[in-house]
Amino acid sequence: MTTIYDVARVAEVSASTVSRVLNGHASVDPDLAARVRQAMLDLDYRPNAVARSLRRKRTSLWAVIISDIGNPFFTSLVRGIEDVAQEAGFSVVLCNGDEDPDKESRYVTAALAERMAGVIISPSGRPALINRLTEAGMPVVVIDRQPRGVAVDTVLVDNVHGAETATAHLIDSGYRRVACITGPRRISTALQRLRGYQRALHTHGRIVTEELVRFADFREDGGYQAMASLLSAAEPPDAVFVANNLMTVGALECLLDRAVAVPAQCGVVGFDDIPWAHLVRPSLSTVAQPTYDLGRAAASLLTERIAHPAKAPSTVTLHTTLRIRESSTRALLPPGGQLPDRRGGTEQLH
Amino acid sequence: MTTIYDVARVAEVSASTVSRVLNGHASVDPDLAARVRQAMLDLDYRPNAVARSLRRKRTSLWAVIISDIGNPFFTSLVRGIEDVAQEAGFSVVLCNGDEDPDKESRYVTAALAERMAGVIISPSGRPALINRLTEAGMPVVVIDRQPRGVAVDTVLVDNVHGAETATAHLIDSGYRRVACITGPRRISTALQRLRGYQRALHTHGRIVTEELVRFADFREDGGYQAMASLLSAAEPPDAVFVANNLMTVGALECLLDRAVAVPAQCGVVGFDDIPWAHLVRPSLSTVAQPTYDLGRAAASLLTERIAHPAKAPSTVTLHTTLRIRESSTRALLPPGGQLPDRRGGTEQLH
DNA sequence: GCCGTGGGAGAAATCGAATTCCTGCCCGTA
DNA sequence: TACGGGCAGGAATTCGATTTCTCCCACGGC
Repeated sequence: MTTIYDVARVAEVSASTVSRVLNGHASVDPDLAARVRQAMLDLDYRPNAVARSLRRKRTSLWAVIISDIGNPFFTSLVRGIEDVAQEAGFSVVLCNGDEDPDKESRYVTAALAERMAGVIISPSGRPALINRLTEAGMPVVVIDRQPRGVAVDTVLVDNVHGAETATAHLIDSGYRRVACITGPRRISTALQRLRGYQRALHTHGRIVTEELVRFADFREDGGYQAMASLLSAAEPPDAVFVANNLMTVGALECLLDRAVAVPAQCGVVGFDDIPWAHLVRPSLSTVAQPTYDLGRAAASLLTERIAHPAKAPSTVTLHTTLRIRESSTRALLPPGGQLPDRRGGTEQLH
Repeated sequence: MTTIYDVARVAEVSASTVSRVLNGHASVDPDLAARVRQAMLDLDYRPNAVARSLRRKRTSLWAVIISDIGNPFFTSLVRGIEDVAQEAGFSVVLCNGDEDPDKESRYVTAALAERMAGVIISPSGRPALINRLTEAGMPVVVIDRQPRGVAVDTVLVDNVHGAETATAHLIDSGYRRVACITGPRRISTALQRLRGYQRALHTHGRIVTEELVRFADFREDGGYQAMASLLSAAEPPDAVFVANNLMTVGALECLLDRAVAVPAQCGVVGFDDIPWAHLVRPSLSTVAQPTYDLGRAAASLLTERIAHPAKAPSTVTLHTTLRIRESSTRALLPPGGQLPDRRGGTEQLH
């Protein structure tokens, strides 16, 4: 591997000068600079990022620790992050936390050990992890989930409002007993979406009862089980709001298996869009999140934090969009109602 | 940040001794070792991986450069890689090449500059990238796609055979004009799957004609366009074999939009499974790849390559499985046929 | 003409851990 | 007791780039 000294020798200058040319610092005689650049080309010189990082005490890598790469929610999120990162001169590496606190912890350890420039994380575990990062002085942005008792930059969506809108839409479509399948109690998103559901019921004068609520695990299987449990209750629901995409898939499967017609016998709205929502029969109504912009927002916060480590942490909240498709509209529409579009879905506020 | 010298001072030993304890080299007096370990705990010492990498001339990170994180194909692939990597003491970072040669090239540059321990890549671009890696002495494993003219460890599936089986299944189901939508000519996978399709037609005494073949871009949109083009031909097909999952989704959409009944009017089999294949109406027949095992195989090759850099490169080929669901079975079954299962699908060899 | 100033370039220190080399000690044997 | 072998542990060097410090030379003002 050629080093900066090899370049210096060939260009007949000192290593310091090569470094200055490399980084555009101070002024270097144009003549020398040209010689240095030529030598770099001749030798196919690639600066050793490890040595540079050691000296500068920071790398140009961001770690993005996401809770499940299988969840399409993260796809365009990552793209948003990458686009901003590239403009700011950083590279993004993804770490797959996999909803496993141990795995997540290992990646946090790696990010610290490798002295990465910053971390964007959607934490599945305890807030202790976030503390480990912030206490070590690592710039951190939390995404998707609200950490409890930690002052840190955060990017969220209006979970309460999105869930409320979705539930209200089900009620407006004429469903009587609207149930809710939400995620684990320890995850803020699960609780906020539940609260939105409850608020909509309350506003519309419906009874809010725990009989219609199930806490599952944000995975497909959990959604299936929860739906099965709801269906076998004494008084089963005729609609369900499901608090994330994978569980919605599970719930739909369960409904299919039990031959419960959607949307005739049971209306369904899910939180989080899925790429094939419009291919599924019936096409799926969802609360879509602005995933790409979430990524961009998180990345912007991180660049800010890196530039100004002492700045007070801030929280950015983005808006969701209700996409009405077939799964939430009864065959018999209420007066004045109109058939929803199969593909895009009417956008009903945010 | 506490350094090895801080630990040495607190434990009242030299930095070398701390280093030896840290890495389990040579023999250290158990008494001293205990003191060192205690000091590490007291100071919450975390070795600086950057400094270590500089000295050792290698990191403990693997870069996994995949062509599209949005493609569910890669999800369990990554999990397979991670599981093996962890056993071998490496951490995995994902880079999203995004089917964009420039982006891919930037990540290759980053992997080289950061002196990562190895790279697993599914290349979307030219083989020159792979050469840049191997020439720099970087251990590399290519996955999913066969690079031309480069001797490198590779993990593939039996694309020809999988495509042949899928096409044969369509013919056996009674379809007369079976078309094929495949990917870009520059990608080996696209050509091999096309060849399998052609071979099946040939074996069954069907005419092999270019009128029934479309080259698209492996994306949803391309699949949609290709299907539209096939349907508007003078003699449209009554079945189609689609060479990857995203294009299959596009083709299905097109069929839905044109109100072509699947499987009655047009049978469909796609290469690559999709997680919601059984939720889509009609449920989708696919050629499933052993993605998790592909990941494990690639990771094993990489550990081997790192341990023995001079070893001759090898290619591992894994087998695909045809999962028959509804989209490839006519309502009127051939004599002796049986209704396919909605969920799993009959496994018909590999 | 002399001294101060500033710009440009080289020498050397630095980052933190690993590793090489060397010293000193202990023990066994002649 | 003297010598040699073996081992434990410390000092110094190394990895490659950055950065500070220092030096030298040219130019301008008095």
